[in-house]
Amino acid sequence: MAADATGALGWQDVAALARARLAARIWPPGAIIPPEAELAREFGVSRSTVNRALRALAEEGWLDRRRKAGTRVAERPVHRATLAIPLMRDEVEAAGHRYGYRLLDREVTATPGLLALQLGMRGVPRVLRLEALHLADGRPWAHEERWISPETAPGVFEADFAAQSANEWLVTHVPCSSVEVSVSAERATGRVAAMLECEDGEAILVVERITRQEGRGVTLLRLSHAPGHRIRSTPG
Amino acid sequence: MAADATGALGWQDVAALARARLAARIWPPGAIIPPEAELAREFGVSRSTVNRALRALAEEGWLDRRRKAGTRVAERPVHRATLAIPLMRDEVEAAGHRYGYRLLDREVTATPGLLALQLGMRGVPRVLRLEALHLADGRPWAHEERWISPETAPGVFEADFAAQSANEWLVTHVPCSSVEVSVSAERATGRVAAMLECEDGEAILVVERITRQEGRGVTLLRLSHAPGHRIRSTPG
DNA sequence: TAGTGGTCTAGACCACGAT
DNA sequence: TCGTGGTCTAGACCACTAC
Repeated sequence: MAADATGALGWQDVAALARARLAARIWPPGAIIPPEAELAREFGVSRSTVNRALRALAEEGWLDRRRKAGTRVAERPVHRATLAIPLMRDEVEAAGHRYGYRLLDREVTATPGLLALQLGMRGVPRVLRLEALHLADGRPWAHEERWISPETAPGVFEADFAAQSANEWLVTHVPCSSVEVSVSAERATGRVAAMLECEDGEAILVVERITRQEGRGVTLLRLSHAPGHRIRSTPG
Repeated sequence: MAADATGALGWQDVAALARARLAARIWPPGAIIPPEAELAREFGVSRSTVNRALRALAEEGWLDRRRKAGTRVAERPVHRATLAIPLMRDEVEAAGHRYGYRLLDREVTATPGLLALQLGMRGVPRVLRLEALHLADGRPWAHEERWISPETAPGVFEADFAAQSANEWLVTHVPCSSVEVSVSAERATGRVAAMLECEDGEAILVVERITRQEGRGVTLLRLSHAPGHRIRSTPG
């Protein structure tokens, strides 16, 4: 990495040089930049090194690369932010609180149609539905409603979710691959408001997550956070 | 890519094989997996190919790699979701609506202390403050309050934000590097509720974004979305 | 000190896709 | 058709760090 003692450039250096040209509009939006081979000659590195650097910039959204068409500067770099999805316990403890967990309800139920659709489940007649409360220093932190498919999470009907949250059980028992997140603001009502010990009508942050394993749905989660909760993107 | 006609494996194939071993707990959490050279021999590929595959898995959070220590399977793969941050216009049009924009207020003001802190600005006495409304089919979509630093966005005092939203002006005039996002739920009140044409007390989704260029703050944005708005992670 | 991952190179073949 | 990026290889050197 970095220029080593010999003065040769590494891929990070090449990426930095390219970034500078983008920032200075030497390579303006929409323009085609020189091919890898040419840049390799110019920078005095091998094509692989240029490739690695430009690939990194492309992953960040700055460049649009296509065979034969060449590398084009993105018209509008679509920025991205990444959300970390930690265990509830880690989140609470990272905020400086003592974590607590309470199972409110557990039932094996016929698979709701909408759920089957969202999780892409076919021929899974019954699912496990859980309702639980996450606590921080004994005070409500988030209310959780969750459905788990026994197909992708075998043994879920036998697990003891009074002792361990579904989140933690799943992490240690089911290898998941992708997560889909949806965030909205809603007004607290009825049971959820009561469990969160907040007034009816409070604005609360609701997070829905669908977790999949190789495209097959594992669990759908609906988290209603206590008022004032904030989700932050990770600086990375 | 993929196994070609010769039956040789590509890095994606190696990554898939590794993923399978992780899923099957052949490489259980916490375990050290064989070194690159050994896997290269086993799979019949070069070490570079194994490196590329394992590097990809490490970036996804499945593996923890350290020189000399070797490659360890992450105890709890911290999942991540990525949020795309499109132009408001693109977001509205992608939802199938006609985009509209209205500048509500514009003023050059003394830099608020908290803002200077958040944007990491030093010695920037005045900033531009904008208030605007984004419309979808003529109806309120989101209310925007924004501060822009003239230091990182030169010429911002002269730009015509009645004709073009700050978002679009910035994209074409200031190359930005990183975005920090914070999401919360609040109750609509006063001016914002009026502009969004919703009842006082409605739950609305509030997004705050700080955009930086090489670590120096460019703009802070506070977006109050109309009730019912939803933020979704990108499937990637 | 020695083992491991990080990276670079030079060369090669191939897939895609603009023309 | 044929230029461009995508990828693989074999070998090499180096940085880091557990021992």
